[in-house]
Amino acid sequence: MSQTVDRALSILPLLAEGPADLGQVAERLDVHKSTALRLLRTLHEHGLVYRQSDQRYRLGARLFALAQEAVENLDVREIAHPHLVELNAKIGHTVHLAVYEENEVLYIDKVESRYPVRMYSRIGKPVAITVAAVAKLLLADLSEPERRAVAERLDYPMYTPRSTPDATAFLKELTVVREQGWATDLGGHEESINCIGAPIRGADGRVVAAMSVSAPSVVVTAEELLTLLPVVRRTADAISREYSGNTPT
Amino acid sequence: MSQTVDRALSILPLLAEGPADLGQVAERLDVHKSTALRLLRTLHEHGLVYRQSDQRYRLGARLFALAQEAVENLDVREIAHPHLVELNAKIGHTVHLAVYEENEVLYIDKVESRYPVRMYSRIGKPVAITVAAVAKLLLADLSEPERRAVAERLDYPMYTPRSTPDATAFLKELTVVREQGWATDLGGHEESINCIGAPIRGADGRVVAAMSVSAPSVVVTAEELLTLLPVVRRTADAISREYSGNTPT
DNA sequence: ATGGGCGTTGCAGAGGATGCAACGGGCCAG
DNA sequence: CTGGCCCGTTGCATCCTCTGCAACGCCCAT
Repeated sequence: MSQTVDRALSILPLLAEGPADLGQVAERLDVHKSTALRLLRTLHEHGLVYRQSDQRYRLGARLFALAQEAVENLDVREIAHPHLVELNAKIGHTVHLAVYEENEVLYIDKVESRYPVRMYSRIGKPVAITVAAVAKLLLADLSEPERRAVAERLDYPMYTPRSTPDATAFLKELTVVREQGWATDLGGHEESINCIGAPIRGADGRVVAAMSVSAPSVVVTAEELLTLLPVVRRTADAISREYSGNTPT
Repeated sequence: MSQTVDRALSILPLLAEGPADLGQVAERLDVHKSTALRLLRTLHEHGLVYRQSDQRYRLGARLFALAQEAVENLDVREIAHPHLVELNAKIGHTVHLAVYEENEVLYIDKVESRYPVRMYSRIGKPVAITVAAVAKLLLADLSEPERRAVAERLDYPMYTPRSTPDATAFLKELTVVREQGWATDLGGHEESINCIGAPIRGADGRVVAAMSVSAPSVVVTAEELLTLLPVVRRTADAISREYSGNTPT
């Protein structure tokens, strides 16, 4: 809608690919160098881009702070976190929390027991939307036409032979998930990883987030993982209750 | 430099404080509602702001993805990480990695052994720049006039009685750190937490990052922590060597 | 019903963004 | 050492695009 801002913001994903110099930015934006320079300067003033010692630009530090504060405004996460930690302590597997936003499903929290992984390897990263249990849960709650629209728009990469192959299969899966109130991902993303997930609902019954438990099949079989379903659902329900209760702040 | 972009970007920190509606944004920017609307729309198209169900705007999900990719471009972090993990395995305490950028010092990695903390509670967050060991290390490497300029500009919150009280004390501390090549924070941020840190240098000898080890004083006394200094410095030096060696890629 | 609040749209005018051309500094090769 | 090249930077005139206004429509509360 606003050309200048649009151009400026287009620089960010561009720099996300890696550092670039003025000429490269100008070329990619298809504008004159002097224009690119002014845009970059403005971004720089706001800390969104940083000029490294070789004069090339890369994404800046303020982005962290903003992403940070963005996540802190998500009150679901705040309420859910202690529950996730508790569940993790109980069953030992990795626990994820995810939300749906603007055609993307993304993890907003993760609790991992075994070893301290670099958490940012997942947090904030869009999930494999066609196969992840949390994605199925979040999309299943959309209205039928919305589900259809999203399903048609997606790609269906075959991460493994058990990945969701196409829109038809995906929509069918969403219907199942919608009715049973929980979801699985049995080796659909990575051959040896299974997940089970449950939805977190707001006071109006709509799904506001989804949580999942993941475990490698070498540790627990899919059947064993499914025995955890009750406790996972109980946790999700507890979060739902607390979230609904707190809503009228 | 570019008014339109400048205004648009000013919306982000504003929304970081919490969700806001169109009128509030327009007022804070001191522009007409229609102008604010167009700016918000553009930000929205780029996923930087999200319009929640009550029509108010808040920071959007794409910010995660960007911050995510930003951190992945920091090659110091990549090189340092395995070393930090190794050190953590050896001594068991929390290990931090931080860089200086645009008048801010911020953590870009953290390895915590005991329990899986919410990593993003620290990663990306600006550190207590007047007291943290890593901050001292990074600032100590600036030129004298730069140090002075930064020191004057800072606030000196007294987190504890042992916090750095003012610019004079801070500059003196920086001189010490600069000469000895390592730094401490003994209860300067939180009464019961001590840290020791060492600098990571690039091929040109300049400090590109700093690492630190933190431990609660109830577990190890400050004196005991200081006995770890050699191994911390060795780790930092190992990272420096690898970083310098890899630089001519 | 009716008024107020809020978001939205179309438009004309003006202010700002754009691209051009020229400058300057660093770097490499001759 | 010197020339030339590349890249970032600056000032400026032109034109585009952003801006603020006013009017509309919608929803909610009175």
